[in-house]
Amino acid sequence: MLLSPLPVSFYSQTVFAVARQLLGARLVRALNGDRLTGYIIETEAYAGESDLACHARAGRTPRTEVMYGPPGHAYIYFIYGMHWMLNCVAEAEGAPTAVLIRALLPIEGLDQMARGRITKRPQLWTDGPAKLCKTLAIDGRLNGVDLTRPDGPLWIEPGQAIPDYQVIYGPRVGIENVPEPWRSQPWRYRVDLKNSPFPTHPQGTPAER
DNA sequence: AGCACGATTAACT
DNA sequence: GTTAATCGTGCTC
Repeated sequence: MLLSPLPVSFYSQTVFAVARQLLGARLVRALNGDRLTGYIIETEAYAGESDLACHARAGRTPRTEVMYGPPGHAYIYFIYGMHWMLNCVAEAEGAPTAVLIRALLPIEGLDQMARGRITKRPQLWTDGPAKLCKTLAIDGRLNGVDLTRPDGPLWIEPGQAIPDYQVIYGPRVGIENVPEPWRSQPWRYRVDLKNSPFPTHPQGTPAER
């Protein structure tokens, strides 16, 4: 069976629905003729100009331009002087919302992912938003790419359905200086790996974060 | 033009 | 638990 990328209609939902339903989907990075893929296990929703944790709080700028564009494109930004972060633009064109991809379970392309980090467990290569970008060779050159195209460098396919009882909700992380109520909104979504549909991992489950 | 800080990570004590 | 690394962005002067 040939899996098609998730369509624009998927990303056109509310940013919260997109963040929730991306859990269990499969992120695909086409690189050097190989597929580097992983199940998405953690996301966060960033809800536009009124959300003071969202970059779009600054309005339409060169940096946030992609978020104002059509849904289903990648918003990739540089932070802390060294890290790249991957987001999926959601909702209608003109609505600057996006979903941060925070963690993956690696599936395909482990050999290529392993370059320079051979001694660690694969799960630890993609258990943070900056780590997964580095592992899948995702950087600013991919900012704005259409995630609904199967012939591009990056897309997302359907994967494992994650029922509600396997989802952990909580506040977004790394936004301690953002005022309430935004700081505490439960807009982080994570698969509870203790009750997950994924194959048992021989090395055990990663630490909760 | 200058400055404070950030949707993080790894390497410390 | 604490902190350095490192630079683009947006805000103030």
